[in-house]
Amino acid sequence: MQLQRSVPSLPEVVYSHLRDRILDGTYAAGVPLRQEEIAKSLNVSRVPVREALTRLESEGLVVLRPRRGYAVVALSADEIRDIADICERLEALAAIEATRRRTPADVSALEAILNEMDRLGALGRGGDQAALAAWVAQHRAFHTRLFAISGRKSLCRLLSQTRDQLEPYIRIELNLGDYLAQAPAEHRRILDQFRLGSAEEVGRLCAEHIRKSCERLLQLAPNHG
Amino acid sequence: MQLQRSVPSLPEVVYSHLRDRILDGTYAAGVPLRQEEIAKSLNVSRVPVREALTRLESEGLVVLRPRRGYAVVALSADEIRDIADICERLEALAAIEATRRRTPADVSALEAILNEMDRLGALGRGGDQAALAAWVAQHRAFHTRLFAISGRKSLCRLLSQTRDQLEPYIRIELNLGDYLAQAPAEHRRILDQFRLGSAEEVGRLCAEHIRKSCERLLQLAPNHG
DNA sequence: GGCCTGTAGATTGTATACGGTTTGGTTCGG
DNA sequence: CCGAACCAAACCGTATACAATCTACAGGCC
Repeated sequence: MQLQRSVPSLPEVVYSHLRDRILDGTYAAGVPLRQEEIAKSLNVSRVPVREALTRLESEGLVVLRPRRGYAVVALSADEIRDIADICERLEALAAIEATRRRTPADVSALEAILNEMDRLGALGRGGDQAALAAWVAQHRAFHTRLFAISGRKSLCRLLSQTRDQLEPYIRIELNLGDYLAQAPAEHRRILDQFRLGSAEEVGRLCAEHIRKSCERLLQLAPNHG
Repeated sequence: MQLQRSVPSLPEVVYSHLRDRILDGTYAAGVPLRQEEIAKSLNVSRVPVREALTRLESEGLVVLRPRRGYAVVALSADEIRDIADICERLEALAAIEATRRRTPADVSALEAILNEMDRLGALGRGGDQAALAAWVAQHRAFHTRLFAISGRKSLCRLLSQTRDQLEPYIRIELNLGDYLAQAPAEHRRILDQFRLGSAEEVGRLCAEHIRKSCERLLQLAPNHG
């Protein structure tokens, strides 16, 4: 009907769109996702929408109540702790592997991302919302890039899914708290040890990075569920 | 058209059917899964079949090549190692948590499962295929029950998915190797420490259980991918 | 006045239909 | 005899249509 390029398939387009909207908080926790409404807004039928929602459900970003439709998942504090703990272990594992396999190019790439984040962070503190969005994208890129170096596909995939579940809540912390003030130092410490090749220490710092973030979040908004 | 009970929805039925067939080896690695064929065999249309396949794909049990359809995933030796390693960490985590929260009823339930497995294992060694299938079911039940005690929903869900990815290969080990001779002693050791409440030790034994199984498998069939 | 019931609207679940791409075989040319 | 191009069948991706269920509101009964 409209897109002739099947390169990004329709379900893929819808999936990415919905995922991004959930991760950036446009679709907040608990919001119902009506199939026809989404279909119309993207000029597709409900079929690819349903496929996208099915994927999102099995990745834990939405929930389905039979005959009542999909809604954005709302995690309780306990569930956030649960997922953050998993994320800690998996990211530590990936970070250790990544440090052992790193190349000088990897170090440079990560450093470039951190520098860009510093620049965007300064703008973001000045109230530039676009810069804040870009900062978040770079933040994701830093962690994604780091554990991608491990070369472990299944681990990366699982880790991405797990991080995605926490992303909307990190966004809350970014808006309400001082994540922008705390995170850069933690990232720099990670990169320093990564450059030195202290695999175990990188793993420990990554886990700590997530744990601290989770604790700060739950202190800011203890009763989200 | 046929089922009036919507309690298990059609996609759910198809999903369970396909998952079971993949886990028990009926649909071997690499086998193409044709939508219409599956739909006809279950007396449903292709729509719920597609939804089931979408779920299976995001759980890593099947792969989709665009315009060429779905096929059962075929893991390389490296991927099996990767996933088994993840499984080790997650199961150790769940096992530790479970041991701390255990009740006497949990101990009894797990022991009953092991006793049943011993009985079925003896029959299975005699060539009873049905008993072997039942043994596998009890094996899954033992591990599922164990980490369910942890009470961590997200962890259990992730762990189930991860174990499922390995299940077809464990089945191979069961058929070709001496899993039936090795596993019971490992399970008993786990249960003994679980009863005593040695959380860390239970975690260590669970990880070791998976690692050994993975090593035996890769020695039996080093080039599966 | 509050609660239950019945009906209308909306939304999901499923089936069917159609268009496009891939695949395998056959035929033509070298 | 072998290889490449073409044609037909099969299959996937998407849209549309229909059936079943749920929600909400209105009306009547206790």
